[in-house]
This record gives sequence, structure tokens and C-alpha cells, in this order.
Amino acid sequence: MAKDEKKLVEEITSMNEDFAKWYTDIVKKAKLVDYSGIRGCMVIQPYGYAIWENIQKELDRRFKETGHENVYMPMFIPESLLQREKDHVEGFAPEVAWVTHGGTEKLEERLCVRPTSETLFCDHYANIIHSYRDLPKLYNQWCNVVRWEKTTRPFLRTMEFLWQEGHTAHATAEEAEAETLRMLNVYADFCEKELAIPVVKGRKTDKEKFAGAKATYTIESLMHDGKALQSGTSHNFGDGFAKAFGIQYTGEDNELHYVHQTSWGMTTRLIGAIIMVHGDDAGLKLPPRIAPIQAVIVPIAQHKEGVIEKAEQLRATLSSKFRVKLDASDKSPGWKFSEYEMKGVPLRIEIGPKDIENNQAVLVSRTTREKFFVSLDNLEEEVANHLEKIQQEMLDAALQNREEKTSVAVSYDEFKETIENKGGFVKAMWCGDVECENKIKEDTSATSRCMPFEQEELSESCVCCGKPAKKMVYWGKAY
RNA sequence: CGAGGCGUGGCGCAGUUUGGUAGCGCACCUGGUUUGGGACCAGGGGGCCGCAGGUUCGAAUCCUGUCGCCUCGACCA
Repeated sequence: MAKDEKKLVEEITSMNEDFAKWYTDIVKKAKLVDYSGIRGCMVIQPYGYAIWENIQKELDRRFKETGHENVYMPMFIPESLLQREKDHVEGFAPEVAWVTHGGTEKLEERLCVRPTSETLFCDHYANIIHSYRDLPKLYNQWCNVVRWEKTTRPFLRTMEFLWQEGHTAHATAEEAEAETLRMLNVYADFCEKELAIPVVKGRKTDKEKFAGAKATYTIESLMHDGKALQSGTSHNFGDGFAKAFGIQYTGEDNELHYVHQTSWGMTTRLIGAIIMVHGDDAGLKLPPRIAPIQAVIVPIAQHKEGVIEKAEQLRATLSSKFRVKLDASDKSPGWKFSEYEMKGVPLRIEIGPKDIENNQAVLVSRTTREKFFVSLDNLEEEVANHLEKIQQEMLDAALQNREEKTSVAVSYDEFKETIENKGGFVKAMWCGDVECENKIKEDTSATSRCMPFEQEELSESCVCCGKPAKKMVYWGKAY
């Protein structure tokens, strides 16, 4: 084993040995979350929350750019309101938490803690939308929701989680469809540009679509262990909710019309995706664009005259353009190297007596662990270039991993064999029948991830039943 | 909710089979020597053994109950 491949952090379980353990090790050691005393709920610690704040900042900017406004809805939903739309309540009823008492008094009507806020938005929209002049309504809210999950894992599935939910109302079906796809594209762009996570865009099958939706679109990403993760969804509700909630407007034609609605969401689960797409055995690896610390300055032989001062000077200069931290604690340099690699800091800047003598600093990349000796005269430029390069390298690596773990199956034996032994995405044709989805699930535990927009004609018949195929589908085991 | 595993200083564990003064490593504190890949020496502090009952002269250990956490399935962002 080459020296630079040596496992530097003994405390982290190797990902090839036990991926699930590796994941929880990272989450704990990098201090992203702490387990709380409440089942299935996590404490998001400062470093983890800082990642979420950066995600919020970038996503929110994109929402504003596309004309959306932020609002805040109540966190309680009266039972009668939740039950207005039949499919919706059936989908969520098994996992809602109920408030039955106010103080010591039993409530006349139970309130559920929102698992999602469609019903609240609809109730509100019915009040404020009267004319075609009131449309479109492009609202978004950042909030927490609660779903009574049976099994939980930090970030990937918790009983309470943070998210953003966009809810829009439009005059026509065409506008609603356009909005649904526009926001899916915003999500995909965000994942690739900011998180360096490549995604497959497509449509969910009826079996997998959102409760109450006419169509659900999704972006699917692939984790390092070959499991898929639904990373964001965008739903077109058609006028189903509008009819259930009576959201009507008077059009230019002086006739009453129902609105057409959409909703779309992304959650703290994205942090789980970042961990599982980019991380390695040394720990977390954060894309520079959302890393809370983009560069850490580690002084070497900091007791020597002038070292700390120089390091502080670098920090002061760089901090106007980058999120930079100086660690002048009395831990050894080696300890700091490992610590910040574990925390996924993209770039390390070493400065010691030798460097000061030569008017240079040493930059070390988290992705390659390569060292670069750069002049202090153009440090800012060098740091900017390296961060950009690391961002790109991370996307490239993630893309390569996904390509390597994406297969094609034409026969059912081939399909089962690939899911079982290789994992990852398996592209295969499908007849459109839910029976085949169910059978595949039963036989392999894989589900249809999406019907990608970019269709390919792999064969003419369904991989499962052999009947004429309608769609090419990405299949895989999912988180 | 099904199957498995685990609750002992902050973290990771041993001790439980066969009841008898609560231990180890890391972390922490003090002093010194160190400092370019998780430094070393010396000294020190910290534990109602998840919780509640029971058996016993005596319980981390045995019995009953209960709560919580983790992993894997089914459900789901």
C-alpha cells in the first residue's frame, strides 16, 4: 500500500468494510449531528448546520431569481383540513403525529403536526385567489416537518427534518407543467453546480409518485455504495387539490376556473447525499461552494517567531474572499491535517518558517492530497483557482462513479444478477404495468427510480414480463 | 411493525457465563520537552454500570418490567 493511500484516520470504519458504519462514523466524528434523547430526532451541530445554511443561501437565491417569495405557514393542520384530498390523506395518514390535548384539555378536533403543507397552502390560496390577476402565486417556505418514521438515520431519514417546500398556483395546466419542470431544473442545476452531485432527471411511475399528484418529477443521485437517493422532487398537481379545496378564479372570459398547482421540495437529506457521494476513508469531502470552511490555515512550528503573525495576516487577507479558518491551537500539525481532512475542508494552507523565508505557502488539496508551493504574492488567486479545480474534480469523480455503476439489462436474469451483485442504477425497459414493478421489488428489492427524460430504446420488450415496452426506466435499490 | 445487536466517566470498550473494593484505551486538566501527516514524559480529575422493582449479608453481574439507541427488512424526503 502506497504511503498516501494509507488510512490516516483509524477511528473511521472503512467504507468498503461497512458502508453504514462508515456513514454514521463520519456524521459523528465530523460533528455534523449528535443523537438526541428523542427517538429518530437529531441535534444538528454547528458544522452540520453551517452546511445547511449554505445550501439554503444558494437555493433561496435561485428561488428568488425565478420569482418566488418566502412565506410561513402554521405547523399544525386540523384533521378536517388534512382530509380534504383523499389520495393525499391516505398517503400521509400512517406517518403523522397528532396533537390531542391543549394543556390538560382534550381538543375537540385533533391537530396533526405538518408532514407537508399542501393543505395549508391550499386553504390559504382559496382565500386569496379570486381573479386571474392574482395568478400565478409563487410561494416557498423554509420550515421543519414531522413524519413518524419507523426507522431513522441521520440526515437520510429523521422524524423531524428541515426542508423547503415550494407551492405555486397557476391559471393554466401548461403553466403549472412548465413551473414543475422549471423547478426540477433549478434543483438539478443546484446539485451539479453547488454540491458537485450529478443527477438523473426524470418522471416517477404512478406507483412512486406523490400522494395526490398528477405527475411527480425527480432527480436521482447515486451514492458511493451503489444505492440511489431521491434528492429532490417536483410535483404537478393539476387541478386535483384546487377542486378539493375550492380554489377558483374568475378569468378574462368572466368564467370561473380552477387553478393548477405545483409543489417541490428539497431537504436536509441533501447533506446525507453529499457525505455518501463524495466522502472517503479519510472522512468527509465537501464541495468548496458549500463548505463552511473552504480553506484552513495550519501554522507549522508556530512557537517560532513570526509564524502565528504571518498566519494571522494570511487569514485576514483571505477572509474577505473566502471562508477561511486559522487553527492556532496547540495541537500538533499532523493532528490538524487529519482533523480538517475528516471535516472535509477542501483546501489546507500550511505556513511555516521555511515558507516565510521563501515568501511562499503550501496548498494541499483534499481531493488529491497533492502539495503546491505558491508565492504569497498571488495567494488569493491561487486559492481561488484551486477551490474551483477541486469543485470540478469532485463533480468529475462523482460522475465517473455513477457511470461505472450504471448498467443495462435486457433479460430478467441479467437484471436480477446485476442488481444483486453490482448494484447501482440498472437501465431496463418496462411495459408500464405496476405488477412488474411489484414483482421486481419482491424479487430484488429494487424499485423504479425514474423514467428519465433522456430515453433509450434498449429492447422492445419489458425486462420483467416480456410484453411490449413503453419506457426505459432507471432501477435501483434506494435509501 | 418483524429479525438481530447494544446501553458501564465525554467517546470506544473490558468486566456479566461462575454475585464479593468499578477497570482499560482515547479525550480532558497541570507542568515540561516537542511541532512539515493524529508527539513524548510526569502528575491529576472525572462513573447513583439506561431506568424501576425484586432475589441476596452483598447486584454492573441473577430475575421481572420498562425506556432508549444502532443495523437489516417492510414504509417513506
